[in-house]
Amino acid sequence: MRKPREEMIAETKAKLIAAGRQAFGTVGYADASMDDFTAGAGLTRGALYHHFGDKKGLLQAVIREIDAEMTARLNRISAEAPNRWQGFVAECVAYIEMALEPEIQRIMFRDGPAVLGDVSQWQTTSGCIAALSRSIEQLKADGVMADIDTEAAARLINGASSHAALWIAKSDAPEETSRRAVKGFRTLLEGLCVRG
Amino acid sequence: MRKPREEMIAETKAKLIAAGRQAFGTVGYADASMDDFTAGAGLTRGALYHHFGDKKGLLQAVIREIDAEMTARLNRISAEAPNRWQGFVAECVAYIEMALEPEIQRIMFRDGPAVLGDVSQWQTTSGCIAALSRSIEQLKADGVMADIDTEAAARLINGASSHAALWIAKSDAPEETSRRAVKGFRTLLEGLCVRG
DNA sequence: CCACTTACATACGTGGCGTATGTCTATGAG
DNA sequence: CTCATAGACATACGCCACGTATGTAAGTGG
Repeated sequence: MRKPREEMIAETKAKLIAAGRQAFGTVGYADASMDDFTAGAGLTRGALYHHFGDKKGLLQAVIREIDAEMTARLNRISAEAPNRWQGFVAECVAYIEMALEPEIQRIMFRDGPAVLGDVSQWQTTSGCIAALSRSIEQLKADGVMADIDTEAAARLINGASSHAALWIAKSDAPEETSRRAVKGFRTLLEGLCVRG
Repeated sequence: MRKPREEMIAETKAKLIAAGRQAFGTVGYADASMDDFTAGAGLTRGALYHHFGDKKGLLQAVIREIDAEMTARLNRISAEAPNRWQGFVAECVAYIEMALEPEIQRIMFRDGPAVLGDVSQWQTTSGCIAALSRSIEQLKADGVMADIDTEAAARLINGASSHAALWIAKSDAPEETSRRAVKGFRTLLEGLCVRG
């Protein structure tokens, strides 16, 4: 064992992030007791304060991890589409669908912004917005999308998506609501498409 | 004095709502100490628990009050416009601008959803969504707006607006960002407008 | 006029957070 | 090889806030 030290540390951090992610994603940030979930990881609050400073620090780390995962998924989806426009639409729809997952919903769209302020503002932390922006930029270059401020479009679409997901998630009939939301969303996007 | 009793009660409730609104709107829900802000209203937590059940109950009451005010403002704005379409756009832009006010931002778009879940889901509590829906319904009837699910459209637009406001509020140059956001937003809405 | 309810205040227990402090293990210099 | 130091983590403590249980005074209905 050459460097068991750093490995142990990384492992500890990973365990804390995993434990926090689990707790935040289920009972929510406010009701997640640091004593409880650190104990679940075989540690104590001491480790958490040492590595992340405070409870918010751990939340940041959790969010960074989830954001990276989401970004990777979105990039993959848009890359697999037959053309840019369809890739873009697929990406947006996927974003709605990801926001349906309880963990993402709770951590990224509810507790995250509430506790840390707008998460998408941390420097360029939000990979998702960046991914959307890249797609929009390309579509404009291709002449497929109407002339619109790139970042503004990305954020508006992002906002519409996350709210749609909230609506669906809280709905009595999520299946039905999901269809309505996605259909409406496609209509909205098509309004941005240059017509022939 | 015929009925000083009910008046006193209403007054007490109003004082608590006002105090809570002030505290929630400035330091935020989590950091607002019930002991502190009830004392500021010349009362104690006892009164709060009696009338509102718990801290969340007071937040609900505060939100209901703010929502009613916002709805009234939106209705007024759309009524004053020269035609339905312009009224609708004005309403949406006004929504963004309202979301810029720190109190509304904090209570309606951050703490509210985080603490209570999606506020717009409480039965038909959200007057704002209802107002938007009515406008959209009329525009569709007039043949001015594309065929789109009314509620879906209302919620997508609502989401886009509130995120845009967040973006603006947290921006380094709010003026500039506001212009970009509103311009992009108009473009988005025009995509829903039936072209001649 | 009296029993009862209602509107609040006071008192108390619990639990969570943050910090200060302790301990043990790994590393690096001599 | 060993000893001093730093870093990783645990333990211990105090504070504050919430919720509840209980008390009290004032109003109301019979």
